[in-house]
Amino acid sequence: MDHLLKQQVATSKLVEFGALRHVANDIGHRDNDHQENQLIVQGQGKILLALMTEDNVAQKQLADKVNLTAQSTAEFVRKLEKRRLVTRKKSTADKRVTIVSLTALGRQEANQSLQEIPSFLQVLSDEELDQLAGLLSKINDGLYAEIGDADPTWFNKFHQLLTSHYLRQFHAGEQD
Amino acid sequence: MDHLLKQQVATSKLVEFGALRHVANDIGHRDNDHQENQLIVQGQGKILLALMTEDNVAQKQLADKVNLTAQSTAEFVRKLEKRRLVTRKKSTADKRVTIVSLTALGRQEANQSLQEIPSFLQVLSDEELDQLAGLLSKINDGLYAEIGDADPTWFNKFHQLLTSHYLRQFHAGEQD
DNA sequence: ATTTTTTAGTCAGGGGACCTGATTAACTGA
DNA sequence: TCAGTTAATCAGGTCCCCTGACTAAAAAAT
Repeated sequence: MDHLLKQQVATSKLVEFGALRHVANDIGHRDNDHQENQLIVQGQGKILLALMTEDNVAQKQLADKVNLTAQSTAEFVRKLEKRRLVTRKKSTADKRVTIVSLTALGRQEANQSLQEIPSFLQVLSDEELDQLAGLLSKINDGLYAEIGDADPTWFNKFHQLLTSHYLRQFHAGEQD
Repeated sequence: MDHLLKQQVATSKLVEFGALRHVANDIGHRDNDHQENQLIVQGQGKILLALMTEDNVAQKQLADKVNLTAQSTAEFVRKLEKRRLVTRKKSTADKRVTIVSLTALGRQEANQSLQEIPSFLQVLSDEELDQLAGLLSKINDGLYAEIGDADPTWFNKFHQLLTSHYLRQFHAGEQD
């Protein structure tokens, strides 16, 4: 009973957080022209991240990885191509497949977007950041289990990308 | 320096969480037909929630509250009307304004969507839920400050709605 | 070796969340 | 009363995503 209440309170905070982050986000956008929504991993961004874990992939593989339809994937890849962040070329081995690759610019862009630390985390102390990371780890693990269906390898790679990305630059031995 | 690292780790967890929640969410959707995305407070849902804090409002007030343009608001209100969740009627006092009201169904729907506890919170213990709620409170407060620009009254009301909603059903005296 | 089936991708079209710009109808104030 | 604000609408556009229909190429089956 008390547990339920606590769950509900946490839920409400989460809902609130979602709403706040949303408006805070586009307040920022109104100033600076067209900056990436960091931390919103979807659409073109999702594709870009997926390519970071494995480059030169068939469009279809990409679609499977990120759990989008072939059509949506095609759309986003095309948009990324227009922005010169990826290239598309037909495979010679199998003339049906299109191979998608990151350009230098694309790689840079992706790295950069991972770099940004959302401003709202700046109110937290070291201990609080640890707490948050710990809680999110637990939640994420639960979600990984819940997913299963979707290609787990991509998410594992994604996970590694994310963590390794940050740890690479330091040589701290801490892990969870 | 160490602080930065902690921030980055937390960021990565957050990004990961976003991606996971996203796919976990639409895995659920593939089974059950068209269920609400709980906890995604935007578009029509945002309007619905806003009406919970104050009903029978002019469309313009609504737009101000939720920080959307009049046009977007009109669009969502229309969609909600088609779903029979709200009604629109011209004000007699001022013939320009359209008054939006929740229907019984709309109110029910909104309550229901607030009720749902995301499955991923079920992996957390009581203490962890408390921790999470605490952290989110702090983050949210920071975001409130960051926003400022947007109508703060709506967010206060929203905040109250959210918390009161959960606490109403019990008569526990706990607050944070 | 030819037919059938599967597979990778494309086009067309649509829905939801937003936005800017232009226009109309009604209210308000000088 | 005439000009200027205000509430709303229409038109059109972008981004994220999906379903359905279809082609071309490869793989499997006959």
